[in-house]
Amino acid sequence: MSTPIDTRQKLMQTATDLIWESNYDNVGIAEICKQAGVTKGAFYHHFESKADLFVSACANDWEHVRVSMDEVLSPRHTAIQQLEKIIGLMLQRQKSSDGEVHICGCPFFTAGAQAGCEEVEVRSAARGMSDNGILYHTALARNLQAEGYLKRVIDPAQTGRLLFQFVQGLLMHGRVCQDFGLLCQDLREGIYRLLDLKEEYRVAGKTCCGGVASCSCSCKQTVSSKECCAEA
Amino acid sequence: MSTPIDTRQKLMQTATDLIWESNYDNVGIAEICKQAGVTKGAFYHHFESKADLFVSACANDWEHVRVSMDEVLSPRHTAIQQLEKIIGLMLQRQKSSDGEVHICGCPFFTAGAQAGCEEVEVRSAARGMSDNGILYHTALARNLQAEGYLKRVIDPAQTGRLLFQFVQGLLMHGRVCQDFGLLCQDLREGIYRLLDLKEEYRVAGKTCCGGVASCSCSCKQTVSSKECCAEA
DNA sequence: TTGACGACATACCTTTCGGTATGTATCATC
DNA sequence: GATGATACATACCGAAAGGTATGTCGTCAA
Repeated sequence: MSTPIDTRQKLMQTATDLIWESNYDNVGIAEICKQAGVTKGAFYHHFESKADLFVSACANDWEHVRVSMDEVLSPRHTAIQQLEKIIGLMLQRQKSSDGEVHICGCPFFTAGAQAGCEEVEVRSAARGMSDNGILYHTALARNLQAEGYLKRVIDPAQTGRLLFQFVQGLLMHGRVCQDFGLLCQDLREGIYRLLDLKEEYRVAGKTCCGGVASCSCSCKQTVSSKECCAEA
Repeated sequence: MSTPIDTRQKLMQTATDLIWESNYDNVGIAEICKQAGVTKGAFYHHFESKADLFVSACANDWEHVRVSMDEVLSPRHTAIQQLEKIIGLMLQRQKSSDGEVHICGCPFFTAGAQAGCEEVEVRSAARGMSDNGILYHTALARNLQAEGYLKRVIDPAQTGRLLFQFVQGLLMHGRVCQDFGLLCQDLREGIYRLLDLKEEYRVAGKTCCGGVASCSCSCKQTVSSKECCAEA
């Protein structure tokens, strides 16, 4: 038997999954309920509207991401390790639950950018998500600079924005193209250039896929998984 | 009295405007017709479906953009002039018809990235638009490289993708934030870094807004309009 | 003069949407 | 055992969606 909190969680997770695959406007409450195995009554018991579900799902999803990000940005790791781990996280996120690669981008940021002006809550939730992302990218840039990995002095806040914006654009383009190999290449190269990372810290074999198991790009042939994930 | 071609054009333009402000799913045929001042009968006389209108509007819009882009990338201009002119075009596009700054990104690319998988035509149209964009960015990168404006050797095709992806992400983020000053700054800085443009060719005063008249950023105080638009 | 045709206009269709009203089963508390 | 709250389930609603069926009106060749 499932508890109320299970039902709520299930609805948020299902909404995230479905919106991830499609988009906010295109995913109906009826379908979310069906996929989650609950009824509309249950839905409106836990959420007061579709927008409310979205906002809650945002917060819920960010909580998961935040935990990973905090782990990755831990002072236990060098800044360059942090960078490689974040790249790994980004790529890993583009897998569906069955492990298959399916590039969908960030469902919340995408929804915010797409939502009509009238949907204030949705847009502000997406804005919050993007602020979160920028915050962590800024920290990464600052760390890289402090530890001397960058060629020249940068503004961490601006660089954080640039990284975030690039990654979002990359993921959206990846969503349209569904070419994971290209995504891997471009993600690394773009980030390296935006950071102006010193040559010697670039991961050899630019086709590295960040250690995603089901990746079909050429990285497994050219880079060892050790190098690939920069665990060393 | 309006001709059939006027009606068709009016519908495409209205659809572009409305989708630009909102999104594909959120804009209904009824509203498009209402805004365009035609009836549903007229609509379905000219287009066989909503998706068909979208595809047509894409092609129509790209025709306009293409003309500007061809002019900008003309061999009459040096590569660095081409770069500055393209930046100007990008920023200018984020104005509504009344001249007010309103950051909406690219309506077609956005729609493609957001559309549910079932909308094949819409997605492929958006993919076509992104291919168009990448093609022109690639040409720009190649020109800049050939004329010696870049610090190091790059792959023009990849750089074209990186530029396009960054710009799209930037515009989406701009859409969420609606901060035109920040958009101007980040656009220039991101492009410069992705290209690895030689220092001396960067436009002084990084807050330049690309010559957009109603821009409220600080560029008018720090950069003359001559420098700003790099007409010289 | 007529009849075909292009270019619409009007009315209407079905489906689906987000949301609500109300009923019910379970459980802790008094 | 009565009561009230929680956690749903079922049935339904009005609005709006995309799309269609059919009527009208002007034009123009035959």
